Amino acid sequence: MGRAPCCDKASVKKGPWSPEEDAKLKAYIEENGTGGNWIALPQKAGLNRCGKSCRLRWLNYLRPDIKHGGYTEQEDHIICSLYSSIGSRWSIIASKLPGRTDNDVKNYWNTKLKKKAMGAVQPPRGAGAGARAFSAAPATPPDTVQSQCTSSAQAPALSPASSSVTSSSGDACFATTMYPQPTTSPQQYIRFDAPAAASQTELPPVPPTATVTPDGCNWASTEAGAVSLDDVFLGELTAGEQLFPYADLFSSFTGLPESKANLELSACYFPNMAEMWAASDHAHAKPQGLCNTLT
DNA sequence: AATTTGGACAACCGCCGCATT
DNA sequence: GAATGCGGCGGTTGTCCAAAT
Repeated sequence: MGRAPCCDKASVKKGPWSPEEDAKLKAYIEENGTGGNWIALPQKAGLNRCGKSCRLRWLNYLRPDIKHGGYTEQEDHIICSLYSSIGSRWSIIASKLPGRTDNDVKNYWNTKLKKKAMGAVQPPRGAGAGARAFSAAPATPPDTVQSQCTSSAQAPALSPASSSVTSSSGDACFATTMYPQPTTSPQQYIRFDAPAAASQTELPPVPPTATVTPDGCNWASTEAGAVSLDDVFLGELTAGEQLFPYADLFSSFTGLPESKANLELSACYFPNMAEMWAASDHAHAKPQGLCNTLT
């Protein structure tokens, strides 16, 4: 059947944008907006470009308040943490980093952070908030990690896979390196580590009082004192805020209302969503936020 | 000085989900 | 319910440039 292409690829210009094209596009959008129709926009703006190309150029480069480069340790930490939890959902990850685009975050991960994460198996550098997380005493030596990953289904170790699920299986291995997990159920939990816990080389086991929601998320009771607020690095993520800023994101994963996520997320071991989904009980109940390409 | 190599970033491609017809 | 159109997303490729040889 197929679909008609969005534009005549033979006649539209491709490749790098010239300053003149940038100026045209920027001027047009600033004056008229996108009009909700990117396909028609190039013609209106006097550009010989594909609508998709215009959209990408605007979103990734010309849009106001875009930040390029200069990632902070905190941003590194957020990216790594979210990647370990939700995989390569760059748009979601970027949405949590003001001024960053999905393409930028993706490039940054592929060119820098991934290697940094790999290097985290052997601590790459000295003190610092991010360094603490990366060097937080991984319980698993590199060769062991490799064997874990290769033994997990067919997912290659740390390499991007073709789907969120298989990718997340690899991510789980990544996460076991980046964020050592409670020993009682090594396949199910992604632990958000704490900078304050840098001196805590041993992780607390999942406390006996932990509860499991119908969603499969395990909640450790702070009232029981089993896991303190210091056991997670949310303090760093929130940069001093009282509430966890990603409650909306994680409430969508867990099914919990945002208010509950805000209150309780600080003591939550995030479940590996892909593992959960892969389990037969969840095979037909896709968690929100996971794509349904199951390969 | 010339060539090779690798990193960083921009841009493209193809697929998917959703809304509309 | 099927077909179509569009926006959005993630993976991949292309290009430029600096460092290394």
